[in-house]
Amino acid sequence: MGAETTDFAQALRDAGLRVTPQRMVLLSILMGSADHPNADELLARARAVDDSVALATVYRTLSALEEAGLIRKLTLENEPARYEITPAAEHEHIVDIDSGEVIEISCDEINRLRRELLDRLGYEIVSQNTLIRARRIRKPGQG
Amino acid sequence: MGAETTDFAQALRDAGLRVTPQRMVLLSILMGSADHPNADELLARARAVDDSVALATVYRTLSALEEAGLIRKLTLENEPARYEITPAAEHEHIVDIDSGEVIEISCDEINRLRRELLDRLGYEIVSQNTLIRARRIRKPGQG
DNA sequence: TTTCGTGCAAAAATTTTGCACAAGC
DNA sequence: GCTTGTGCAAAATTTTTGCACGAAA
Repeated sequence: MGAETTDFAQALRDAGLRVTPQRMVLLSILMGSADHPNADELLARARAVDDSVALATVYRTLSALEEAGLIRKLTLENEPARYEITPAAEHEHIVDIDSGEVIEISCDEINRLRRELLDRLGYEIVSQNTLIRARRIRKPGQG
Repeated sequence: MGAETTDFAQALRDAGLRVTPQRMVLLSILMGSADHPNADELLARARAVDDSVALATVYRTLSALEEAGLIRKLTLENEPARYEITPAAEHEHIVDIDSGEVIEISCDEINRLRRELLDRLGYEIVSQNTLIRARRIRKPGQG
């Protein structure tokens, strides 16, 4: 069995980035987070591990990781940007407008349709971000 | 023939908003714009008509129009928010990553799939914003 | 005439940057 | 040793807000 899932140093090297404690910490936090933390939250979580991390470093690291394709920036509405590990498959983000909770859904059919549509227009998709503002009307799978 | 398309005063009244020259100007600019202007651009275009309009008024008017459902805020990446008249049908925004140009496409099939998917999860869609970052690979409809 | 909108300037919030020092390779 | 990253503080950018005055209903 490989050690890929936790070899942050190797992931950084593979991305052509220098390995620093700050980058290791931030990358590990992002990989271990089920939610989509923003810069402030990442700073707090990083400082729980290494007290000296600065907010400027968080922003610079996020830019570097994003440019390397390791993470994705989520620009939601009326709130600071959030970040997630680059997903294996494109997916949609649903924001529950009452609770603020963000959940993800993946739909191959939508992804395929979108790719075909763009292709017909002469475009190749680089990345995609769908933000759905929705309201819970009942428990799933019922009614 | 009706005057609906240019009766900005009535549109404001219908939305429960007071009719002011500033709101009339901003609403008319948004209705007449093929692009998706941001607050700064709206200020410039509004001032070409009425020199006294302030940026604070632009922001406050945009909030009011958005809350009334007349316009939609587009939160793209790494740039100030843009605004558009609330579209009749949900659509996707494609940002050409080389030119920065924003174009729109509408796909009933995707809208339907998305609605069904959310419904199955117990959600009702309030609004939706898809941002596709894409690169032109050829002229449309060829290849 | 009462309520709400506007302009101005100041403030808030998020993100970026200059600089000196430290650390990676 | 050369190059790049980091912390700090200051700055830049976008958006919001307090206040006094003016306009809408």
